[in-house]
Amino acid sequence: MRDSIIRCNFASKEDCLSPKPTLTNSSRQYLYMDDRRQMTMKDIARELGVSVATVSRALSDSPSISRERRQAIQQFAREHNYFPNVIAEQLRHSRRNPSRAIGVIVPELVHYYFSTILDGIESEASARGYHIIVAKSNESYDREVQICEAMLKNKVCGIIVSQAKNTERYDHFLHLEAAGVPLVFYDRICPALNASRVVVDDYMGTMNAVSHLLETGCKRVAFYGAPMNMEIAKNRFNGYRDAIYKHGLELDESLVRICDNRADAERITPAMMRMEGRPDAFFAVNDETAIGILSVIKRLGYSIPEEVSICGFTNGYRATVCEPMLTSVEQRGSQVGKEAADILIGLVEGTLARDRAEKRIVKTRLVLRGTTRHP
Amino acid sequence: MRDSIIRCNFASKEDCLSPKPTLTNSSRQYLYMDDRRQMTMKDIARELGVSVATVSRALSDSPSISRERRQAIQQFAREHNYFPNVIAEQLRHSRRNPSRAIGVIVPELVHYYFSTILDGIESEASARGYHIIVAKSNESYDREVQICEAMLKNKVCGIIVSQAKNTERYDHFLHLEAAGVPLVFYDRICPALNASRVVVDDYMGTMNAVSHLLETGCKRVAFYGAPMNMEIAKNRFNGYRDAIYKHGLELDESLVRICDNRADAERITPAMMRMEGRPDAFFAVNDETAIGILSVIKRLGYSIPEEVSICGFTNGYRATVCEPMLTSVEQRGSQVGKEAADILIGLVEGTLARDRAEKRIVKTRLVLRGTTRHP
DNA sequence: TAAATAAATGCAATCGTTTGCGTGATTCGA
DNA sequence: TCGAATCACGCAAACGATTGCATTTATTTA
Repeated sequence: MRDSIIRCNFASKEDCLSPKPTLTNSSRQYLYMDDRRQMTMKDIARELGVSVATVSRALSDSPSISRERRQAIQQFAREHNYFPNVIAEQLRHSRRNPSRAIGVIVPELVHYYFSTILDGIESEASARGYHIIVAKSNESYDREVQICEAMLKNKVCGIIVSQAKNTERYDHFLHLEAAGVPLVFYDRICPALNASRVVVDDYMGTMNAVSHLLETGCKRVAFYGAPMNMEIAKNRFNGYRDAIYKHGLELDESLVRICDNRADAERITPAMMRMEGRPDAFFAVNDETAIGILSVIKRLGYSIPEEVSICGFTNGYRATVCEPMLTSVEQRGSQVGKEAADILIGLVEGTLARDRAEKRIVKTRLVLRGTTRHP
Repeated sequence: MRDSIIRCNFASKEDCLSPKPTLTNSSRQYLYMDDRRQMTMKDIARELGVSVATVSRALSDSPSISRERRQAIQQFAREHNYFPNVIAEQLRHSRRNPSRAIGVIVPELVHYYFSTILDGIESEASARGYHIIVAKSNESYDREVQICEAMLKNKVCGIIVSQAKNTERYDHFLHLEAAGVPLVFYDRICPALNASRVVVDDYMGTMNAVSHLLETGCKRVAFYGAPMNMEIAKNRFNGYRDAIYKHGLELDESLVRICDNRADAERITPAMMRMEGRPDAFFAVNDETAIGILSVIKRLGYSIPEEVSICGFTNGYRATVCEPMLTSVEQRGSQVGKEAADILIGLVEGTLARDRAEKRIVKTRLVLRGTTRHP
């Protein structure tokens, strides 16, 4: 890290010569005290010759304080830019009131789908007066456990989490619930726990997408899916299967492959296209894989979408970059995030019962672009 | 929001039939109390017939507590899964010790570069025992001010921020510094404030990239830049200009355009290519713009990189999706994030002087791919 | 054996708020 | 003019931890 950066501490000369930013009147008032310490109720009380209790009540508009005093105190507070110490408030209320910090655990941060979910969570949370503490598990079980502990210590009011891939023990989650911290899962849910969750409608999303392919004239739709131990993989496959059946066709296993990344797609697609009865359409479990297919198909000289249609799943940045742009199933991560935050806040504020798992399914949306034919 | 989701609260039947997750021995211990309240020192003290002070000292391994008592107390605490209440700890120490929460303000969340920066900040922060509170300003000044206030209230120990585009007043930042909350800027720095900051080396990044184009045989390199009121725009242009000069060429203004998005790129590039003395290379201020150029060039039938080279800036997802893949200047957002966190923590912990702005420049890296020729 | 020293623990104040209860002053009705 | 009701406020105890100082007890020293 050290040698990859350039340090430049412009010392005195430039710094002193360049005009220092000046405080405007409205900001000068912030510098009232010994430069560090915040003003407290005690300060106000001392200054105004009343008790701290009176200050507290006056600031909370209690009717048991006389109008004049109340106004005097409020004005003094305003003028001296007093604001309450949340830490102390929280301590006082810890028995009754939860904090307003929501813990968010995300497997990765540099990831389109998770970014959109995080965005949704942040929007909903901040709109309702909460803030979010974000930690990434790096897909590590150990880190996930650590994070849960740290968040418990830091007194989050609840946690929104997508499990790490290799998480198979759930004590840390049970621990949290036992401590009264509600949990909401998104994306990768914990199958062993009957916890609240929000997921996208993988089944219908795939079903609709494949139906669209079939209804625009494709006869042999290939399916590139993820390994079947993941819930989403099963749901997407079922959607594919049922779309086939719904259109009166037979499931042809030679068209189904386990393949969820670009490299594999580029490797296996040429063989698929050499097959007798080659596919005339591909449905891929994510955009990355779809892009892999796309690049092979183009290289092989087929025209898209006339000879071969392709549909992805995610609708991330990638989908709009390739040529032609990719038709894809939009996962609406922002909506997923909003729903998750909505559930969590409901749980925290008591409008949702904690002993009942709230499960929501966000509908997907098929975004049609250049890799599929239009009806 | 309501009608875009499906709610399914599987009521009694399924839930009751499906096996409830059972608590293992190691987790049952968490359920020791009235199901909500955390164990406190007072509880331990009562249970063991000692004073709270003794418990506190025993748990902090004070030598003034006898060995047996210390061990007994520590064991009891361990067995009953006691852990300290950070809120109370913080309140007690508020005069001396800062919290371990770092506020991070980001203009957008669904954004490749910011994601990588956030990732870097998270990594560095968590490695050093801090957690991050994330808020997005949505490029709004008002929201930015709100967030600053909220973070001050929530007692973050410092803030890492990239300004909103339309932020032109800085009182909220001065306010923070006056309250003793150190600030570190990244990406979009505040020019009026002599604050700590970390930025990427736009100048050298561009200079190197353009030099590479020139050294692989290009003679007429076009430059698509952002409007010159932004600092980074200027730096990148200067890098371009100096690369040209360094190679003994003249700056040709007909090759320089203000253009920083795909739509504009697709609109103006055809005209560029019809010019007498058309460009044989393009340098674009970001990948998106470069992709726009790429798609036009391909449509016009030029071969890439033989007839036209293209280089972008960002090296995001996009760069690896297009055909051929895009040569681009990697901004190393993760490194930027790490440096920012490193500075902030230094400021908080006192290893860096607060009255001296720490400025770091992260070097870029040119990632060569298919849109440029190789030496 | 008494006094000095050392070791182990408790008391109580503190951090900044909130809040139940008590109390002195004012007002009211009779 | 007196008792009751009302009002406006203060006292003090929480919340859960830390810590200087006092206190108790055990041990050593003269």
